[in-house]
Amino acid sequence: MSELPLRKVGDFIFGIDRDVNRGMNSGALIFASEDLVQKAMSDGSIEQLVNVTKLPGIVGPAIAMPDIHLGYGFPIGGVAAFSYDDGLVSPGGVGYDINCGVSLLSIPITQSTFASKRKEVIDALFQRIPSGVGTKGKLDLSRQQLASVMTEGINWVIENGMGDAMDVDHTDELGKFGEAEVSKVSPAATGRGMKQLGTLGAGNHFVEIQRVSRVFDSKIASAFNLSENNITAMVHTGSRGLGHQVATDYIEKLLRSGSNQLPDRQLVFARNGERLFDDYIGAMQAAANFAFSNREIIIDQIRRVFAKAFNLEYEDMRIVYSISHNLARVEEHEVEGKKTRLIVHRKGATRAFPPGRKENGSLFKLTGHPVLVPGSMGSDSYVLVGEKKNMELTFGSSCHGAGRVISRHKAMETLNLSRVSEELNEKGVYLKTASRKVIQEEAPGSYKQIEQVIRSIEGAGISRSVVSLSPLGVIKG
DNA sequence: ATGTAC
Repeated sequence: MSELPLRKVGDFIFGIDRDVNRGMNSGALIFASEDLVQKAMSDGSIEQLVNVTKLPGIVGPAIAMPDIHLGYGFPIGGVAAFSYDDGLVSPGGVGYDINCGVSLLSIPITQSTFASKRKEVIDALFQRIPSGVGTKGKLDLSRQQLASVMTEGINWVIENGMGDAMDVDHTDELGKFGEAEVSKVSPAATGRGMKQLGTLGAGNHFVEIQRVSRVFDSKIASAFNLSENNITAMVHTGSRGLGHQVATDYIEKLLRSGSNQLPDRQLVFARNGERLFDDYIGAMQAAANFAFSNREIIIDQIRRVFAKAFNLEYEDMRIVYSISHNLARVEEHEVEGKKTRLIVHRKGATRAFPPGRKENGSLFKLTGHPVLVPGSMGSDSYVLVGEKKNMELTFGSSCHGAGRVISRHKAMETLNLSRVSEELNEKGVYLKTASRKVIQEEAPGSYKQIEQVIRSIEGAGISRSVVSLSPLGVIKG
């Protein structure tokens, strides 16, 4: 491919114009600093973004967030909207970890109280929350129970004593997609899910205990139940083997059906009107409900550990929000002055609806809902809130994390295990991992600097910071 | 990300 004609179109905004000679059906927009856009140009992810513009039925530009990097077909850190009526859904635009996302719990103790029991609490979390590749959970559900989880989402978890009724309003989509179709999930996927509910997984998935280190907007911070030096717990995980199997199953089915003309076979899709379109959406929503429930159960374990260690009431530990960053969703957006139904694919990108959107939980209709952005291991995380402007610019989306800069393989080759461990120790972060290699693979040096990502997002006017969170301890697969 | 390979 000849060099892509990137041009600056605004502060922290770059564009690639539609070029029919390249087969593009729309342009592309990249929200990033000069430095981050150069990183994206060199790793091949912008080329992936341009491939997405070649798909039929795309509406508006293909969008890249500053944390963009290479993914399966679609880049991670990308947003692409398609017409609902004559558009498509693509499993690669959702990702293998369906409804991967982040939950944040506010715990009403201060840093100094936590410090006295830090090691004991982190060790207890590591002991109670199964972590690592292929790990089984303690629940071991029947097929019938798993079907309820996939249909009812966190409502099932709460009814079974592992959550608080108030959590529903603080979970994206109220913790349940209504068109989940259990019958569209294969027996192989179901079998993996039965053993894995309530498990963390591996790679970049984690539970982190943090303190609120800086408050940028005290009014919204207090509405979100966050104040300086108060303790938070952040969970990053998704739909585990179940979602992975759903993605594998449908990508395979779509490739076998083989009717699409594709710029890259990893972009394989189903058009609205085809059987696999409805089947995939039903299965994706079932996996999404599993992922919401998985995070809710891990939050329950965290609440139990803290209730015991600090003599707290379960209900005093409030979920700030539980957000999704790997989904395709049917939403209404204004397109050229007309309300239009779209399927918005966000892969490694979060929804960040500003105040006023009906989808937001009741509190968040006033404030906009929280955008949870974890930094790399050992660096700060951020809570942001969507700005009105992002409805026009990004279909109401924001970034999802720091974004990798070097591959897992390269991290193992170039980073030194003991040096990374020492650096985390010096920063005052207590780390427990199920495997050793994850320390290098997920080292801060494998990722972009979160501050650069946040500066880009704020500079482009998509979202603004509410608080930063600094890590005190972390458990990982 | 993932019972890290069909």
